[in-house]
Amino acid sequence: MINITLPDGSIKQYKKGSTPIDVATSISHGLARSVISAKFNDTIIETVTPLNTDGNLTLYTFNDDEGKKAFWHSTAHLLAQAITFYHPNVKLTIGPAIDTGFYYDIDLGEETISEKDFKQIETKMIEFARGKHQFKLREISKADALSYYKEQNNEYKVELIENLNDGEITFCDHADFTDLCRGGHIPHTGLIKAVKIMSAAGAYWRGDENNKQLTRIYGVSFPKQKMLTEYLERLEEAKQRDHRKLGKELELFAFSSRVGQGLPLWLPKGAALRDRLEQFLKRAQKKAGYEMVITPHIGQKELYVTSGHYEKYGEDSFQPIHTPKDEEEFLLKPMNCPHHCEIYRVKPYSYKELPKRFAEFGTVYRYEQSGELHGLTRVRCFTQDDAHIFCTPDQLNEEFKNVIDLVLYVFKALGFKEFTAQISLRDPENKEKYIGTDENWEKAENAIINAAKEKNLNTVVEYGEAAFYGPKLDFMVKDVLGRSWQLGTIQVDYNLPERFDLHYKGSDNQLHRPIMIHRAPFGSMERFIAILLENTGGNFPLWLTPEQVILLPISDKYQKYAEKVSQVLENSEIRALIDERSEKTGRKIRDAEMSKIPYMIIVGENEEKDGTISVRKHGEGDKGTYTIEDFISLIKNEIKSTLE
RNA sequence: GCCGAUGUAGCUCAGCUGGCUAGAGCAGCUGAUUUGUAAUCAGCAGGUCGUGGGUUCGAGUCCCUCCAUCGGCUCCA
Repeated sequence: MINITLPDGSIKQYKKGSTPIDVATSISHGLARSVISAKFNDTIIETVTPLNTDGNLTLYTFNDDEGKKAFWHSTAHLLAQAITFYHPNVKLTIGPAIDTGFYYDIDLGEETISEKDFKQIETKMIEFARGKHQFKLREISKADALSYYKEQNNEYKVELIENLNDGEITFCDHADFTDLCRGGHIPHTGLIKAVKIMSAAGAYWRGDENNKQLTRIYGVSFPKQKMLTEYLERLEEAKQRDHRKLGKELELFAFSSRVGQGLPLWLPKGAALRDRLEQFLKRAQKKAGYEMVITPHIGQKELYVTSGHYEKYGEDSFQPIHTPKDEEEFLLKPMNCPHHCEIYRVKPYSYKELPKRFAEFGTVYRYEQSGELHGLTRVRCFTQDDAHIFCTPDQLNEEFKNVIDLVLYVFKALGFKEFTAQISLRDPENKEKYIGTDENWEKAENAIINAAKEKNLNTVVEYGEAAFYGPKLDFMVKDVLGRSWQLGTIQVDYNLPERFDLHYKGSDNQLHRPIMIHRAPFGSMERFIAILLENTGGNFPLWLTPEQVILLPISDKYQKYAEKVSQVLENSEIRALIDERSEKTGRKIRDAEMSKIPYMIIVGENEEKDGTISVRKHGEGDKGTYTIEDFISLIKNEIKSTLE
């Protein structure tokens, strides 16, 4: 007998060789039917893997992330089976589960698969699924595994197997289909009731653009047809909150192919909103001891050779601007750091004057690859809410933590509750991609790790995500389709101060090297506003929104009174407009609701007589009658509470 | 940059396998209506069907080029 500990802490005895399904059956038949994956002592196992020792067992259903993973990974096998049915000569590579389903990367050779083929593949997958084929994992020797795939001329699987250890290699069989696989499957194909192939895309083998590009087929699957329908409906709803759609509808920004790809045009409402965000941050930065600076949009090529940016990105940037003078070359600035370093160099500093905090809303230009451009989140011209803090080693920790506080303050004021604090370190395998000494990198990385820990930030570590001059603490927020974007960022840099030969006079009367913190709480105005749009669905906080109040006179008899009320609101710095059309009130309300204006004020005979207003709140409905004074304090209080 | 897809009026879309002067709703304009918490009625106007080529008696529809956009990959100072 073996002792199995379940997640609730209870310990039960089972016969040696019992499977997770047996355990589930002993608890309830309902559970046995819905269990699709299991974890034994921190290892994901099959639901039919015999348990031979004491240990902790967790059972998963489709409601658990681990269950979904097994379900979707198993569906990837089914996809591979269906594709090889129609295209027997393709080469399979890998087929993992992802957050939103699964994919399979396939070398199709001369053949192609496009959207027209999806329906046929889905139908075949469901047909195979109905066969209720068990997923059976079997061990295979490295030699046998290699010869199996060499016979198929599948160099991809051969490469994968060559990197595995003999004795740890398994194949998974279901029906007459076999695939190299380490496990993590649902009991049988029959559980898969609904399948949708979402898209086909190119993907480089092993994520390296020097390798061959494979065809990646994305899909999603569910244990019930209804769940698929609901999933697709949710996806459609999410697209309604796409910042590109909302930005157009709310008249915030636009693009023009005549101006150029990735070069956003800010419309009046968008420009005003962006300005309010800048003022908000300027106030917070002033309190935190920052000083505003302004630098040119171009700089001599030499500046970027000094910083190292030219060597790293020169080829892929907007190419130098030439002047009538021979050999004179200027670059559109792709970042503000070199300019700010030069500001630091203007005069000598004593340790007593540090830290210096130079802030600038600096517009930069980067020639992003055309395929990378994406609404306002990835553009070729954007404005960073940039600042560079020059400090002594003693001040670094305190300064870094203060910046974390500033970022958290900004996120809180704008309602970003869901974010990931990502510690972006250099890739230890590819140190040549970074400048500077190991010693400085270690210091910089530890500074970030320690400060994040002291602030009790919940962090994840990503290797290879550092900037070429230093590690970063990145604040990641998801868009409407679940894609993660870097907004706020804080970076520790020992390298640029060296390259620009920056120093300060210490208490020992010697020259010392300052440390530089690069930071941008928004990241860029463009991307921040884009993600804010998607997170709020266009319902901005009251202090930020383009129009705060719209006045709806019942008929044009009450136009004068509406104008009077509007004037009073304007005097209190409340942004109001009047719907002067000769439409019915119902129509005006409908249009105001759709334009997402937070407050509607209806005025007619009753209001004019009593000197009051009728208030309606967006999304909530009639709020009753107010005096103008009470309404103003309502607005003021709401704004105050979100900004505290 | 690469793979796949899309591009018809300001917006959302229709236009079958190529065939008479390219349609609708919303928005716009004009007029009527003077309106009480999510769409008042009528009329008018609006498109070189993304661009440039080609095939054809004939192209919004088929082929190619380029441009832009969308979903991925790679990249992201």
